[in-house]
Amino acid sequence: MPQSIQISESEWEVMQVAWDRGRITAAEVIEALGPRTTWNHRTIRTLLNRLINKGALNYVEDGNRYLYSPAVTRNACVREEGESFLHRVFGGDPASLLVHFAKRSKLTEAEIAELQRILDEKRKGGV
Amino acid sequence: MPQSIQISESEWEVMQVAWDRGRITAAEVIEALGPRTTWNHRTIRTLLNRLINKGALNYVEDGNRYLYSPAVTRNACVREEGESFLHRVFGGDPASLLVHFAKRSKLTEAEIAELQRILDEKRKGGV
DNA sequence: GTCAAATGATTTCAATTGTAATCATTCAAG
DNA sequence: CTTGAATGATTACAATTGAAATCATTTGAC
Repeated sequence: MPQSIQISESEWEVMQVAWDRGRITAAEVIEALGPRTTWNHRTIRTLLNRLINKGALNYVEDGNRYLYSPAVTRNACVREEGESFLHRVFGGDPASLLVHFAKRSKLTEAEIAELQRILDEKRKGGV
Repeated sequence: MPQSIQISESEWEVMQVAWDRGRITAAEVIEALGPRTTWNHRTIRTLLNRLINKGALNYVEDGNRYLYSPAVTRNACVREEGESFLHRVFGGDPASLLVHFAKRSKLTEAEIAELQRILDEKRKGGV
C-alpha cells in the first residue's frame, strides 16, 4: 500500500473528481472543475501529472491521452487528512472536534437521527 | 480584525502554546515544545518571527526579549481551518464529517452524553 | 568591567505548492 | 497529406514552508 501520500489543497479537488467518477480523462476533470474553479486547463494537467508522480493516480494510455484512476482510496486519504487535522487543530481530542462541528453545523432531522444512532451504538458497544 | 491569516502546520504548534498560556517568552515556547518536537530552538524562534509578521502574534519588549501573545483568537483560527478542512475533504457536508469522526473516535460516556445533548438541542431549536 | 550565553533580525536553502507557459507529439478534420 | 487542436512532458517562477545558521546586540554571571 502506498503509505502516506501528501495531497495538497488543489490536488484534493482533482482527486475528488477521480474518486467520484473512477476513471477519467484530463478533459473530464477540466470540465468537472470548470464551475468550481477558475483554473487554466494547464494547471489541472499539471496537477494530474503531480498526482501520478506522487502515486495518487494511476493511468493507462488510450490513444494520445491518458485514462486516470485513483491509486489510493478516498477513505484512506480522508482518514489521514482527518487525523492530521484532528491533531493540529484539536490537539488530538475527537470530542472537541465533534462538539465544534455539531454546534455550528446545519443538520437535517435525518442526519441528526443518524448521528444519534451512531452515538447510541457507541455507548452500547463500548469503545 | 485581521482577516484570514494563513497558519502553517508547524506554526499551529506554536500558536497552541500561545493560546494555552496567553503570554509567553520564546524560551517558554521552546520548553513547552521540547517534548512534542525535535525542533532546534532556532526553528521555533523563526516560527515566532513569522507569526509576528503574519499578524498572528503580538509582542511587547521586555528587556532583551519579547513577550508574545496571540493577536488572533483560537476560535477564529479553528473556525477557519475547520471550514477549509470541511470543504476540502468532505465537500462541505458537515454530516459526513461528523459521521466519519463519530464512528472512528473513542469517546467517554460523558462525551457521548454531551454530544447527544447538543444534537437534541439542535433538533428542538431548529437549525 | 569582561565575556559567554541568550535573544531577535536577517539570511539560507531545499521542497512543496499554485499557477501556468513552452515544447514535442499525435490525432482528427478537411 | 496537411495542419490546427489537444495531449502529456518539461520547464518556469514566485510564495510558502520546514528547518535551521549567521550576525549583531544585550545582558547576566563572574
